[in-house]
Amino acid sequence: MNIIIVDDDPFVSLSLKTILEASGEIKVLEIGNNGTEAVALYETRRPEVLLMDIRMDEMTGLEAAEVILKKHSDAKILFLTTFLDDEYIVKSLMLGAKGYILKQDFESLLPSLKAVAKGQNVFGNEIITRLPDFLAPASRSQYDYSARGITGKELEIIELVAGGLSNREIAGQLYLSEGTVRNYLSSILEKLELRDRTQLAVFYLTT
Amino acid sequence: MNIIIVDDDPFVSLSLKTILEASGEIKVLEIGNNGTEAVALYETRRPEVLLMDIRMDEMTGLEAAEVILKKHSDAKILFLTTFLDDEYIVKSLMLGAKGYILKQDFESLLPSLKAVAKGQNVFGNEIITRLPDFLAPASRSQYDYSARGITGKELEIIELVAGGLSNREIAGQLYLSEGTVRNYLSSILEKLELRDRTQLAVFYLTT
DNA sequence: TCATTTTCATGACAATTGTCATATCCGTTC
DNA sequence: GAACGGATATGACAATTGTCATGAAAATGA
Repeated sequence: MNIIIVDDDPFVSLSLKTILEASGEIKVLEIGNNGTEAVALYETRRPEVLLMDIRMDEMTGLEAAEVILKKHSDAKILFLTTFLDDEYIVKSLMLGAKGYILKQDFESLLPSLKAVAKGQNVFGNEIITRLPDFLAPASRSQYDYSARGITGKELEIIELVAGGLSNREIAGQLYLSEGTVRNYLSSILEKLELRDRTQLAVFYLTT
Repeated sequence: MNIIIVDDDPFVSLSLKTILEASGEIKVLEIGNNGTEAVALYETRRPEVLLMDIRMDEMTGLEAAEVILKKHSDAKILFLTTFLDDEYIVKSLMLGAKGYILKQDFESLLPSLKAVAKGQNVFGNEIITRLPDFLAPASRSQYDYSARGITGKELEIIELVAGGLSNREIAGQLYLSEGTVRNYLSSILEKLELRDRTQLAVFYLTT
């Protein structure tokens, strides 16, 4: 896996490079010293993951992330922090970063990088414990599907349809035949008085 | 690394066991079928990570996690979900679970497990991408369709698709032929890298 | 004005979708 | 054990959907 490390302390970036490359699974394409370099390096090398200090002189990691993500919304950026700073962390998440890890947490470095490369988000506990506060007001009022005679299996199918899966994919997911999925869907549409899967997805997502 | 898998579908748990053990890095100590078993198995075997379905008959994964975490606050529990359910996810985080991954996401399974074992929290983008809404409800940034080369007329069509209309209906609405609508749609799907109108509706409603 | 682009349209085609009738397997109930 | 209902499957069918190649006509711009 190819990555780029950006930190204003060369000692830190070199240590990280050494540790990570020792695993044999990581190739550090470049090392940068500040946000400006991060932007330039990302542009030219396109690493799978950008491992970057959140606080730097010149241009901070946050600013660099903003610039990069504006152009490449799929960029995978993992921040390095020396100590936790709510302000920074929250901002980084809002920007679309994939998470952060403590510099001194060598143990999690490699697994976290890999998880991020696979599309996951990785965080320490500090943020997680506060997440519920943020998320709480969001809990959508749940529509009562059972009131309309929708069974458990049917609800599963509804959710998968609302995830954009095809009948074949749903069948694979639930270990049913494609025909059976079609039958379920047919019954669902009738119960909810809808016409097709798209209306069903819209219904699920907006009620 | 020693783990326990709990899922009410034996086929799923066996598949996971096979996949994970094939890596040579994971040892599946036990397999459970419901929340009750999860509690008992965790107690006796003390796995490094408990990989558990979030929805099960008998006792749900959520309830089991609650029981386990009440006694062992350091337990590392990673939930398996078939599809995203805000309600469950939020609850799981509040309880102190280490995150969740989609069952079908085989790729991230191993890296995620390892990251969790090292003390990190792991989850998908679904939750993260919604954070800005909660943290800065004022500045709901609209997705920039024009950045993807979506034209005005195309956007109109997207909105109608997300309203659940058929191509014929959209054509009537915009005074175009049905074929033209199909062509527009085709181009939209390509630009947004989506497969069909349902995915488009979902995309429009959730981004 | 000529060239080019944009907009809209057609028809052909394959794939997917939704409906329906029918059948099997299983567990429950009487 | 027979009857019944639920879960799952199949095949046939029509409609809808998405893709593609191609072209007409309107708008734009040099």
